[in-house]
Amino acid sequence: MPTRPLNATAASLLGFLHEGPMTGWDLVARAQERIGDFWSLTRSQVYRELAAMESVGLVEAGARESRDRRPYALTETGRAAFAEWVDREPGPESIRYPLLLTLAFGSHVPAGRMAEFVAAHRAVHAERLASYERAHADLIAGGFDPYARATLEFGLTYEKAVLTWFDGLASEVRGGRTFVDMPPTEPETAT
Amino acid sequence: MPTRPLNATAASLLGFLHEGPMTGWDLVARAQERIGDFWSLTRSQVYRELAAMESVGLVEAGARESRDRRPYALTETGRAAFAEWVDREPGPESIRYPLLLTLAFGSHVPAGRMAEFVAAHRAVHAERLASYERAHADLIAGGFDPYARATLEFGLTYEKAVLTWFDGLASEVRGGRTFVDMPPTEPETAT
DNA sequence: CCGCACATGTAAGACGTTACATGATTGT
DNA sequence: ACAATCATGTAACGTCTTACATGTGCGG
Repeated sequence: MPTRPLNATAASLLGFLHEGPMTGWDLVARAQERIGDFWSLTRSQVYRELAAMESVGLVEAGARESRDRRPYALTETGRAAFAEWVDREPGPESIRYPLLLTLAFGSHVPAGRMAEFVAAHRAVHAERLASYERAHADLIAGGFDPYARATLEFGLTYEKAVLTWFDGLASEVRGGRTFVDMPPTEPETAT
Repeated sequence: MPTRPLNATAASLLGFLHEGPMTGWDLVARAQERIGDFWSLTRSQVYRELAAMESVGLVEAGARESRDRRPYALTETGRAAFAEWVDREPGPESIRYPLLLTLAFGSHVPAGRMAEFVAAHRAVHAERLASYERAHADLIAGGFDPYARATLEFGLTYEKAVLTWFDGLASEVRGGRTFVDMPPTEPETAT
């Protein structure tokens, strides 16, 4: 039975396991920190994928340790499956942005409300940009992995672009006056 | 029974139905063209949501027409449900970009392969930008809806940013030489 | 009369989220 | 002693995708 191709979430777990055996908990943490910005996953999913992958021999569960920790290790089969996955054309990206949906139906949104939404979302992006900028500084300081850098720079570029977009929004959309007090067009304060 | 809050996909259907009764088929087409770039949905989903919404009275199915066309119309309840939905804080956006995942595990990707992936994805984005630019020209020409314009401009900004990112990728990542022949940094040809 | 675009739907499964249940260890 | 954090897992459900099945009407 030629087990159907890995899904990206499972594959990423195998990817992390190349760095050594890890528990589900550890994997969640690592995934959150390393790919969380463009690939989300939950605890539930992780435990499920690990169990599934164990049953087909892609990973091997070790003995339970102290707090019931159960480390999983990559098997040779798992390594091969990962290699195959990583060699495949990555699928198209998908963005799902509820704010844009609301905006698309903007003519049905009560006056002022859209301005609130926009302001709130802008703030989130501003903060995210700032945090990326901090991370970037750290990364550069640490003399680093070009791959981590590339993904981080994607985030940086993306957040900057989104902020630019927010600041260019027509006043009909943004609302003449926002509720949250916030200077109108200051680019970003980071580091 | 206080029917649990609408999901965004169903809500968008109600949104379109404000423009008049439509069949599932029509809704798919309209959604694809108007929100498809940031909110995907499939035929299956649409027919299912319509059936579900009919059963709780948010829409009303009309008599079958020629090719079995079955138009759905918004009810007052549906209108109210939509109004409530659109007045709620839109959730956070999510990006899922498999290329970034592959990139994050770039050290496991065979040499040259990454360059291929990157080139292919860059081409997709370049084309998308071009198509947005065409749409933008049309929109401006037609003297238009600020909401449609705002969402389109999001796409424009996003695609430009992504291309910028592609062109700034370190050579370790992009590969010195790509397979597909393509001038290295030309910004975009549109219209 | 044939092929294509139109049109609706079902079924099954993959994927993702949320809520719940349970307990061990560490630090205070 | 107690709270916080670590750690695993199940159950239930919601959402999305893919494949299949079926038939209509139009244009050449």
